[in-house]
Amino acid sequence: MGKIDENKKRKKETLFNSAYELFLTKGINSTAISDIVEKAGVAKGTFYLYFKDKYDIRNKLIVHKTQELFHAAKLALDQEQIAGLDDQLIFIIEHIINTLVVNIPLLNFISKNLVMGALRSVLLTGENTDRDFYETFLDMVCQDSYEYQDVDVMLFTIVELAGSAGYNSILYQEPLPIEQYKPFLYRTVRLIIDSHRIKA
Amino acid sequence: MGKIDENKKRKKETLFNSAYELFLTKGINSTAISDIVEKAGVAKGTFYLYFKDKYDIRNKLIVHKTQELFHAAKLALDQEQIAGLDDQLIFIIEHIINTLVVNIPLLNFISKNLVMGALRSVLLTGENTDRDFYETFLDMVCQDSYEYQDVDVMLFTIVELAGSAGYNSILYQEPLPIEQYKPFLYRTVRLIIDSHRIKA
Amino acid sequence: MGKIDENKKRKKETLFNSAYELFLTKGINSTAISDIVEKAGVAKGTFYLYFKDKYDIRNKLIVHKTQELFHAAKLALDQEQIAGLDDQLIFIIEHIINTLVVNIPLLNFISKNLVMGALRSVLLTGENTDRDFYETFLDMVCQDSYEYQDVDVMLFTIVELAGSAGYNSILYQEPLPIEQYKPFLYRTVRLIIDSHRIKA
Amino acid sequence: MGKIDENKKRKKETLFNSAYELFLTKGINSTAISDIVEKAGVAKGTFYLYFKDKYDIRNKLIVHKTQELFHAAKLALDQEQIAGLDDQLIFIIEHIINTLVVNIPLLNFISKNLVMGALRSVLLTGENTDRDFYETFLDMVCQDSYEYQDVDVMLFTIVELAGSAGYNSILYQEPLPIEQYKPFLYRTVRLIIDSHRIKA
DNA sequence: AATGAATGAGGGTTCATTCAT
DNA sequence: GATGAATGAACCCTCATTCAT
Repeated sequence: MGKIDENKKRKKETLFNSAYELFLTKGINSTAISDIVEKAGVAKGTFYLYFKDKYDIRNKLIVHKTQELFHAAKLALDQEQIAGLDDQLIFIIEHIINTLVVNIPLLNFISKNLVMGALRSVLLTGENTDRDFYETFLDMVCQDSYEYQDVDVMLFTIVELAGSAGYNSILYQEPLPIEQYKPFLYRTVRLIIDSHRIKA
Repeated sequence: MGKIDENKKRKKETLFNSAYELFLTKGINSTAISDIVEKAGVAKGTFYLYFKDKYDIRNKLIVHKTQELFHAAKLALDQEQIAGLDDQLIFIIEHIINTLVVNIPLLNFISKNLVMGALRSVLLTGENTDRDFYETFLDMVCQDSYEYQDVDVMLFTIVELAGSAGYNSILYQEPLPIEQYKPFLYRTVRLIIDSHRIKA
Repeated sequence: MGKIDENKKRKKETLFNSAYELFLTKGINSTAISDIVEKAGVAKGTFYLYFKDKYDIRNKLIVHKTQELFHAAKLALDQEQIAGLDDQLIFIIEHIINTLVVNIPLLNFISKNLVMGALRSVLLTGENTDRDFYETFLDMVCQDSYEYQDVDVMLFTIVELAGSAGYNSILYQEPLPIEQYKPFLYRTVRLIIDSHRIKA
Repeated sequence: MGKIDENKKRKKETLFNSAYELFLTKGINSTAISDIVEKAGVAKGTFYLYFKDKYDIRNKLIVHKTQELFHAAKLALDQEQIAGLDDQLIFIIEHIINTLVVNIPLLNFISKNLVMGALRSVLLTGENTDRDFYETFLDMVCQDSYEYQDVDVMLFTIVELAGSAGYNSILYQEPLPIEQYKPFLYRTVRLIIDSHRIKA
């Protein structure tokens, strides 16, 4: 029945949202499953119909929220007329940073709990009907006027740098507040991109 | 009495070592204080004479182990005749990476539990009788033949990049196994350093 | 409709078989009704259409399996030409023991769960269309060349002794492995039978 | 400290007694550990300082209570002047039966939960400072005027028969109430003993 | 200083049973 | 008749922390 499936989906989403809010406010360790179900207004056992345990829902949340961040940034990018891979990537980074600056709890949640293994496994399980952000990136690279070598490595390096440095700069204002660090970050991003260009 | 103080210090170290081994093998969440004291051969109450709680000892361990890594790398560097800040920094990174490649549990422990806030607070509490690695770095920068601007930013960027990218490359062989990623990493490090040079 | 009734019967049997296998492999306490219905391929609610609860199906299983054991033994006996109540009873005991020796899980299931009350109530509820083993025994006694007194008591004593001693000897090889204990058991069975004979 | 050890022993005994009463009245499955500790007036965690789980305390209780039964019977026997192994054993059986007839819950508890494996392992772990009942039996056999062969087997057979037949006769009055079954039981016991005598 | 018995709140998980579809 | 999502009571067990000795 469509009605039942709809109900199930709604229930899963309610649990998702409840867990998200609690994780952000109280942190994962201090959030009990009983908190989640209480907030969601379902029985405890119901939780286990949809998720294996607390870490299952956490992993799925991280994937979801990370995708959301990229998705929103990409959408915004598409509405601008920006040419050049470097400017495009920096736009995306900028967009995500700006989002996280005003949502520190989300930044904390994603970064502190980002278990690459978990992320990877979920991303590769094909549960994602959306086009991967990975493919999105590849597209952007392809459509650039330059040719690039070792695209994987380039993207990885940029993501790691921006993620790690951004996290600390936003959160601890060290070595500089993020606004002041941005120029350095972006300069380095450009250097990395440039170093992967195949020059005629 | 010197003897009593010695005893106290030894007891603290035993707890330290026990906790370290357990954290590496079982992980922090699965390590109970009772495990630590049992392995250390002291009573439960004794733990609280030396540490506030599990996270207190964890933070101190991370600082200690991180310092050890840098210290060993610096020692090795001093025994080589390497000139040039870039080569020196890359030597240190190389040394630390090589250490962690054969000690994955340590890599995991440091990275997964690295709470910058905690690290920072401990580093600044002046409990460190050793010279800071930070000062060590500054020295290296000063003694280079080039002049640098925004040294803080430069070091921060390098540390974040090497740390984050190294962690994933070592652990997940993605986007490449660490040995194959090293050239890219070092190239980027050189670019970052170069971009901070004040050119006459 | 015969078809519907047939369907119902098949469903009940599927549940029966699933429960049986699970009880043998995992034990009763560790077998959940959800396990049973999953293995049987029916919905949870369906279980309750046929059985009151886990213990209902367990009791019925024990009766069923015990009857099977006796039935098979009796069938085998009928194909031999054995005269004399003692040899006949010992043949049956021997047959059952030999069956259980190679089916320890069944032995465990029957003995550990043999709740006389349950057995009795089910046996007497007239659900048994087969001729009772009790009557079968009585027949055997009647047809013997000797006369017996207190037949009920005699059978009871033999059954209890063989059941209890057999169970432990098979399972724990104590005080002797069953093969070595058999002579003693059978000697005692003969003594019991003899002591109930009415001697002219 | 003697005081602390005394306290510990008292606490363990309190738990023991509470569990015993609850097991008898409510049955094991329906007795929660929280019931036991509540009745004992200690905290939940305290239970786990003394017992591994519910089945640990159950096993120890069964051993304890079974020993008590035999011990009391042996004491009573020692105060009578009974000669002859057969009369002695029957006295003990009689004593135990009479105890259990007026303590059906105990009969149920011991018999329904008697896990031979557990019993054996506990009995053989040497935790028993008392002389084993096994040795007690051997003594009785030795001091009899007759010689016996296969003493182990003899005792085993008697114990199994008396235990199993007695249990059903007491509990279900089948095939006869225990008082009427006793003559048959004792006759069989005598037969078994006689069959193990070495006759000159 | 050192001990370790005792605590008891707290969290995770299971599962028999129901009932709307 | 059959389904299976939802329930929520029940229960086990852990473990950080305390405090009398």
